[in-house]
Amino acid sequence: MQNRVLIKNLKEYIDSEVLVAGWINVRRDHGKLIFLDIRDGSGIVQAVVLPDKKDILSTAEKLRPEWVVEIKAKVNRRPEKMINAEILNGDIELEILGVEVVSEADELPFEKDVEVNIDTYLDNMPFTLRSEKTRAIFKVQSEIVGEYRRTLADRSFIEYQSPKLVGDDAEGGGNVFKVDYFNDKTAFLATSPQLYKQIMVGVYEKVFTTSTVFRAEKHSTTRHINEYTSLDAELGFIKDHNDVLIELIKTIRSILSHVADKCQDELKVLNTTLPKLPQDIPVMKLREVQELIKKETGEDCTGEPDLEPSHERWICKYALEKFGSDFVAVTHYPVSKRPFYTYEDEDDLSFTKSFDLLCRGVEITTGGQRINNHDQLVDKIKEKGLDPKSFSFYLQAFKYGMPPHGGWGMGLERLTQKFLDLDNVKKATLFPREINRIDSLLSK
RNA sequence: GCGGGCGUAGCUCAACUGGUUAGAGCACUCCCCUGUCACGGGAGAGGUUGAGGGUUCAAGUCCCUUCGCUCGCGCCA
Repeated sequence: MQNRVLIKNLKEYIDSEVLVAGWINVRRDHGKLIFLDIRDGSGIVQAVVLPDKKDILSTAEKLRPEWVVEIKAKVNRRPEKMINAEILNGDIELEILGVEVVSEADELPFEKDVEVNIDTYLDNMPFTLRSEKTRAIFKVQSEIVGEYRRTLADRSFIEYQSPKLVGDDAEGGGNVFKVDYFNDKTAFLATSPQLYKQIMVGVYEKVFTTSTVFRAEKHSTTRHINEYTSLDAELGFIKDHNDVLIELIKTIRSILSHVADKCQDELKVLNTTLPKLPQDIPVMKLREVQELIKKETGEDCTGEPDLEPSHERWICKYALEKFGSDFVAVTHYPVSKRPFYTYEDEDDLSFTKSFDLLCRGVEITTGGQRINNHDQLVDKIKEKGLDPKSFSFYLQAFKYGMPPHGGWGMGLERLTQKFLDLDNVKKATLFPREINRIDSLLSK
């Protein structure tokens, strides 16, 4: 479009004529005076059709929300009395000199910015994604991913692309989607970039990937989806899992300050504040957390191999009150609860050098040190009841020399959900795949 | 998979212990409106109360079946 001016730049064109294109956000029809809020990818501005423009008025009164229009207009500073300090571009206004309808829109299923139930929201996503709040959420998500890349690249991590089609149900979880492959073979959708990430440590030492992963679990909660984005990283030459945790916190701190800086408008729209990340976050062993829960609440979960969701919520609340931290790391989960590649702590046998990072009541990251010795790894595979032969491709990396290493996997959607304090991870997922939904409803 | 909750207009909800013709706000249609910014005012249209069966003089309301959604749990990020 020739000489189109983006709405966010309109203030540079005061007193001159411009061409603006976008969607009708709202029409306020006063009879001989019509106001139109025009939205484009960059922002919103009020436009007005004055009473003397009879031809334009007859077009403008037909306009409805979400119609796409192209407008010729003069950019005016608003008179003092009509300045609206509450909104973007509240001090300027477009005086419309011509309107062309580019695309009409059907009657809306409901108003764009009203709160609706989550199933209505999800079933109408091409429309609901246009709402102010949803646009804010995914703008923030875009900044999270961007900063994740930037900060790791700045620290000499190399980004790689992990395959999504894999040849074996690698970790033996049974929660994988099967796919027909060539020559009557079965392939699987990757549940994690883990094994490839470790292979890549042998190549570049420090690597990361933002990888789509798939989990065929029939869960139905506010924190699970069947396809999500895993922000993974893996680094070599570490001392233990604490080095991984330090690198992770550094990464999260960098993302938080970036979002705080770049997304002030979005945070305001969402009426939320980012989680608190103090200089030192509480780090506790699983057994210590369980003892604490017993001491403070009387509930005895000290023998359990894992924390239940209610315990995770409890320890997060405790960490916030006691340490002013929305983050808490829980380390040393038992060997039985962790995958075969997890490093066992020599000083605390049957517990692992691994951690979960919890944020605002939910686990957002799992990480730790990995086994780097080939023979030890083969033994662990066997101990888990898996067949080392089906890992022969992966094991090559260890045959040819691997440094001590570790890393993490962090759910992008959960991270977004917790940063913005959203009640459901599906609201932080553009097109959530879950038991009942894969764009069109699976059910009739 | 198990357990709880819900299903009433396009959307969000109301309808006391079963009781006239199932209501409201928004959206929609028409009319009025020169300063609104979720504009305002007036009128109108819109329903097999998810579906099927049962109890009752009478069912949106109670019971059964079924479908759908949602929340919690298991599993996990």
